[in-house]
Amino acid sequence: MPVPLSPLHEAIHKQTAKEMIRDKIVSLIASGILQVGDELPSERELASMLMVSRETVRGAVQRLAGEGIVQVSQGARTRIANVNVDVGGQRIGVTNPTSINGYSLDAVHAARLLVETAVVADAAKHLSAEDIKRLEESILVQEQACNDPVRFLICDREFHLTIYYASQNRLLADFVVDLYTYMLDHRRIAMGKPGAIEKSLEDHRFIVRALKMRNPEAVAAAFSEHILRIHDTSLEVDADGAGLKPARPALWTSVLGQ
Amino acid sequence: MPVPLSPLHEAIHKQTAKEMIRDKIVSLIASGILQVGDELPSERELASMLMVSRETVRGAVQRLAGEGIVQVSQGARTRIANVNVDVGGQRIGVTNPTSINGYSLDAVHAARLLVETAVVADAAKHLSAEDIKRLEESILVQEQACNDPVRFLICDREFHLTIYYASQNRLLADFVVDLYTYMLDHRRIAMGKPGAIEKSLEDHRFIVRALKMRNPEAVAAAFSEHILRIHDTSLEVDADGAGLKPARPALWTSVLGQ
DNA sequence: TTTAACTGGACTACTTAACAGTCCAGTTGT
DNA sequence: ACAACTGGACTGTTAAGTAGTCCAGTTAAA
Repeated sequence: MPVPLSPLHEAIHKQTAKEMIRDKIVSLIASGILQVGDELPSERELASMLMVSRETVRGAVQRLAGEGIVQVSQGARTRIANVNVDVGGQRIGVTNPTSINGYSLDAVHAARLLVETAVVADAAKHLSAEDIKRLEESILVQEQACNDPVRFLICDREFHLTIYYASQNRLLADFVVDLYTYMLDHRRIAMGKPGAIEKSLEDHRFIVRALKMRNPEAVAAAFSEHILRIHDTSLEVDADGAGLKPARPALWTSVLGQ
Repeated sequence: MPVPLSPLHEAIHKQTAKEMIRDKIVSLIASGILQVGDELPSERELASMLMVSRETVRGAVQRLAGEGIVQVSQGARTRIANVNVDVGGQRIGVTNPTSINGYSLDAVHAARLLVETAVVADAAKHLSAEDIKRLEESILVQEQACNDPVRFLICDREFHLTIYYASQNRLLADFVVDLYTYMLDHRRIAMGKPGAIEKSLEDHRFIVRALKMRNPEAVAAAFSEHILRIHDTSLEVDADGAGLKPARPALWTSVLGQ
């Protein structure tokens, strides 16, 4: 996530086009945009989309297949690889459930709590009528996606991003979007929990209500609650998932003060 | 600064090693880490540092020389290129004084005001005794660098980073470091203003005093003042530098509420 | 002043990634 | 049955990067 100022003494890491394509696809899977069973475009199509030659795409896809990340339709010469999220019990994506890109889950949630509340408070002042309408429609779609975690997550994403980008501060909005995006993989797991979707949906309804009143404080408070709930849920998931982090740690309050 | 989630339909942009090296050096110059007159390491040294072949380094340096960004010691076969910040009147680095990486200066400063105060407040609780000692020593060095803007800026950088990294939240600390780093080029210009260095130094003394008391609120307040002063200074600079942004804009308050 | 250690310039031969094109065998949907 | 796809498997070509060598000039210490 950070964009470190590269000191001169650090090695250049060149990446071949093959590797970049492979990583791109992996990150799309990790973030939940590519779902299990999704079909990738054809080799030729991918090549033209990515502006590389077909051979290069081939190499990347073959490596992905070798890693078991995608599965090429057996025996056949038809459509390319299906995304395969857990081949051989190995999940793709964020491997360590207690850290994201090297940052602790606590740090990420603390950052969200600080920055996201500011961003959405600002967004509350600038949301257009169409934005609000779109959010209300999104709620309806979410209600219908209640029993499909991945479908719900896609709606969730659109819902959140609509709000973030209503803020006038593009820099902070982008930052929050990054934080949200990097959480997607965790969120997908958490969404499997019974009741998780319903609770999120309830939060969303509350948020929309606050947004309609154009009350920045209420919106910030609602988001704060939402984020805290998400944090608690992910702690539960981690707890029975990997046997780690049984309780909310002390660090949690340290960044946000008092 | 943002790390966008790359959708599959976007072109892969491969970069040759030459280009990466060139860009790396340019960004080091733009951020003020490489100063005018600095000598780059020898080609062979650079090659081993960057883990590339000497020919590759040659290509990058030659291109930089062609662009006039570095200057190879004339005629000679001795030490490599000197950094040259304003060849032919063209300054290197941030070309648009009112935006950084596409973000408005206001957005950057608003972000700093929000996040940096939180980070330093946290840092106040975790600063070690050695850290404080180092900060006090830094003040002494800064006093001696008062009439050398670039030297002062190097001290300034170390001073700020020492505080940031004392925070327990690595994610937010990294973010703040990024913001600070991207400001460096602007700061270097602002430091040329008479009195600018003295004012910064005064702020730093005040900050150290607050840190020694381990008073998070006081530290946050001191930084808030510091950042606001920097913002005002950069507005002045822009005003007579490029004839833009004569007054503090309305957006300024919109992100931080009320 | 001599000398040994560096410097950049220039060149070679080699490896590899990526490109562009072709042809083929098998699927798919009409 | 058919046309339009799919991936598989080749080919030859280009460009980037590597590794090595040799040279002429500079530098600083012996």
